[in-house]
Amino acid sequence: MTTDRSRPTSRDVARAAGVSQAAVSLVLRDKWRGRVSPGKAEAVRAAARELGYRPNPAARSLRLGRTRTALLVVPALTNEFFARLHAGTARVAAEHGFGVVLYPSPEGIGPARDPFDSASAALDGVIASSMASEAPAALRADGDLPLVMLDSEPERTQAAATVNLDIADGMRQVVAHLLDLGHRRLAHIAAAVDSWTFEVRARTLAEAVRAAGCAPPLTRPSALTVADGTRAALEALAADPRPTALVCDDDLLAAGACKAARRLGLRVPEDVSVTGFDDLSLATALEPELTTVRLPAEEAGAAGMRALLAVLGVEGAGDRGGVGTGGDVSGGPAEVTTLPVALAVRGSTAPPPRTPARPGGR
Amino acid sequence: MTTDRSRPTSRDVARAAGVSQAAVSLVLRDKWRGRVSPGKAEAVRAAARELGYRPNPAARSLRLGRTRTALLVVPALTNEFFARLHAGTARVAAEHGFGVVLYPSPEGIGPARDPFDSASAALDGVIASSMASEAPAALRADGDLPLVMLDSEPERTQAAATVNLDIADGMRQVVAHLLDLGHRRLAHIAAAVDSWTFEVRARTLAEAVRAAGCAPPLTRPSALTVADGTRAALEALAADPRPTALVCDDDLLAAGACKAARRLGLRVPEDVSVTGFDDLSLATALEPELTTVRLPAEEAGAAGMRALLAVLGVEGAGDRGGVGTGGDVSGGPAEVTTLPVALAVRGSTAPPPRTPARPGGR
DNA sequence: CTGAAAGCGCTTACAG
DNA sequence: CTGAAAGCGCTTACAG
Repeated sequence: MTTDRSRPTSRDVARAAGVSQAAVSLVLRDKWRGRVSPGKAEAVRAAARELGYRPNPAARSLRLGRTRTALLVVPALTNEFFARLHAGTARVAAEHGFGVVLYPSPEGIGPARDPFDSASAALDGVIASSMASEAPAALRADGDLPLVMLDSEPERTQAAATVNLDIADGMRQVVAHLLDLGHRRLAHIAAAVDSWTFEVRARTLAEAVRAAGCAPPLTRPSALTVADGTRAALEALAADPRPTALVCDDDLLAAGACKAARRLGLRVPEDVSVTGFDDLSLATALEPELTTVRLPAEEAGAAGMRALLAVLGVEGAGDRGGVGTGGDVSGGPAEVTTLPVALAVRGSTAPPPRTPARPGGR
Repeated sequence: MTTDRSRPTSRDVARAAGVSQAAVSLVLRDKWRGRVSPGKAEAVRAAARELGYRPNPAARSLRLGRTRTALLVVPALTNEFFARLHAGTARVAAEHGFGVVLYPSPEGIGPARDPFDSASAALDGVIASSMASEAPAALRADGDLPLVMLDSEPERTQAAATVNLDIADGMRQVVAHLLDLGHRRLAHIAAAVDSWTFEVRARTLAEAVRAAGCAPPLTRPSALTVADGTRAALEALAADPRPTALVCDDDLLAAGACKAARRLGLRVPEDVSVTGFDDLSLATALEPELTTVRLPAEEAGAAGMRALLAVLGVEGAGDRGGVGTGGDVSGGPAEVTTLPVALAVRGSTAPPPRTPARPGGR
């Protein structure tokens, strides 16, 4: 009855069910009501099941002009934050039959050089996270694909939607926590990365400290590695008077700050407090465990994919409270979703020492 | 001249260059020598460049029956080891115009339930890493796609190729290092994960210890988290006589072991040595830094993708020393590549204490 | 309610 | 060396 070759096609299913190829498509896409008799519909489903039929995605893409594939652009996947982001994105995508292709952008983003490097051209949309300030412009080179930005400047909006984490609130919680403990001399171990998310951290820290009437924080930029965080923290701790708390842009930097403190014979948190950002698994692997801001990375990825699906008009996506607004994005400013964050208070923060020891110099 | 609609097609390029559509394809696929005159070839290239032509991948896939997409199946991408593996895979894939789709398999692997959940059906091959012993069988459900296994039992071979890390050698190096330092009572904090890679670690540790004439290692299984590693290590350190070294299957577990030791008032490495496996960034974020086995995850991913490309007969792939063996895999046992690993000796190991303190009990 | 046809954009035999 | 045609498998108007 069936030729035993490779994958069955809709033609094979049609033959097995005794219907036309068109009927197979209508039934399996659930568009058959009033167009195919219930009996034939059931026959199609049975035949499809028995043959193990799965539609050829290439053929469908060609016909529909859509690929059910989204591109996720992140700075680096080896960072656990982005791995979590991806997990959320991929989960929601899978729920809607979408695939996610990753583009870890080491530095610049541009169109493919060779015209045949086009595996990535088969896209319905792009989700980009934590990009450098001017990166979105480059992303537009990829045609007129719908773009959703994550953790990025909301104004700079070629994006159809933006999903942000409440970074500013997180930083304010860090500062409030440290001020509550009695700290007055904060230093900032700042990620030396040109992106909106780190700009916000720096600006918010400075504002919050100023609002409290304290001296501006000593700032030391650092690459996003433990080793460079250690170096930057060593410099910060060499200042006179020495800061009593190191506010770090990231848990990796906080780990480096802890190493720096111990290298100078200072105890964390008794002699110096350290805070992180992200709440990676690293935060609770360290000792003492890090006081840090938990960022809901997976939720952000999921929300970003939902926003993209809504822009694409994919059914069942973007339902917020039952108000069917799928695809309603033409005109008007792009919508911005901001996810709340929470401070996780752990062992790396404590009141400042009563009589701070003076550093060796001068 | 050109209609200003969406993307240009090969037809548009043909019109602009004054040639047939077929000539465009031949030129851009570099199969034109002796079939198209050099002048026309150049005209095609110029027109393609000017129009920004990029071939439609869906059309190409439909025609060729191949998609230039590989599936990477890993247990969890939030583990840095697999993130690195992915980076290597994606890099090599991109060099050959391939895309990589990720399948983080929380548990089981099976065919899509719904026939229209078929985004993942557009695949040329599968790379699966560190699977449970019986998982490959399930993978075959996906049709007759070429399969490359990473970090997996080489015998169980439905796989066209296997790329392994020399896990056994790594474990032997750990044991030799600890024996050299004078340790005789080792405990094993073992990952409670049913996979070949952890079986090998357990077996090799037991063998190496026996070969040295020591008592069999006390073994405590643990989930692959810092918290559970702490619990397991607390149990191991409660034994009498107490082990002087904790051999951990993973850096996360080693971090947990360090926390357990300190919770008991024991210093690492003075009172107890701890070793890890993987050399994640966590290994040098901790203090003391972990002695651990560096696994070349990115290289493994890259080698796996190269092996898959060779099986697929993709030109330029799989060149090993210039012997063009691409695609030469029919018959014979699947080939196994084993990548060397290296012990990174750092601060978490030292000679055992002279007079080991007895634990409280009894 | 059902069937036959067109066409998405590409690549590859096949005639000239 | 060049051109016209077939066909990959699907979905969607369009006639009956």
